[in-house]
Amino acid sequence: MNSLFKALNDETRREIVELLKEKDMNAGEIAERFQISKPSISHHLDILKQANLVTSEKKGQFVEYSLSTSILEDLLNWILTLKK
Amino acid sequence: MNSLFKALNDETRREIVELLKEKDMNAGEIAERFQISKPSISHHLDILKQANLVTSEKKGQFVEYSLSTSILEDLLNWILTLKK
DNA sequence: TAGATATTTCCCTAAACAGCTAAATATAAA
DNA sequence: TTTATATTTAGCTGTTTAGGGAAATATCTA
Repeated sequence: MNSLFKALNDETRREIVELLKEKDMNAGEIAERFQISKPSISHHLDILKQANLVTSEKKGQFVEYSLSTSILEDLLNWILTLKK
Repeated sequence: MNSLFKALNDETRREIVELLKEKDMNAGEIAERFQISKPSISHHLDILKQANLVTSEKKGQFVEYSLSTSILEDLLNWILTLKK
């Protein structure tokens, strides 16, 4: 859960996740949406991957990123137990 | 949402929340459960308060903390929209 | 093969953060 | 009113983190 909370504890990463909810995007397309350098976006994507919130697939010279929501099941359950 | 994710992005604070799920506790009782100094626990409690995850009430010389789960509704909804 | 494009890795900086001790504040009890 | 107890505030320190630019890597195209 640590890496998941860490990944979500950043506005830019949460916005990336929301973008990927709409459609898969490659790293460059994602970076275009922010006024942040590509290396920084690449680092954010890596943190999201470590949390299993996104997956990536190389497509030629591009790297396509997809949202993966299965890990959110754990988070959902954790929250629900708090609400009893 | 920022302060909420920030509050949850720490193992100690998540454990405090889980403790308070069982019963209300004062600051000293909470601190006893951890091998961390009281001032540090006090700071964690403050961050949880800022996120509206806990409330506090002065009872004589003690300060009793309670879990407040209403803010989790927002988090739950955010997660659910990601899962579509 | 050489040049262009896409992405990541490396290394740096400034800010945020978790932890500590000591001191301040507030209430209770002697 | 003095002393003890509970909690917070203030100030310090080492670590983590988000951001940037430059360079490395990988693929594509001429």
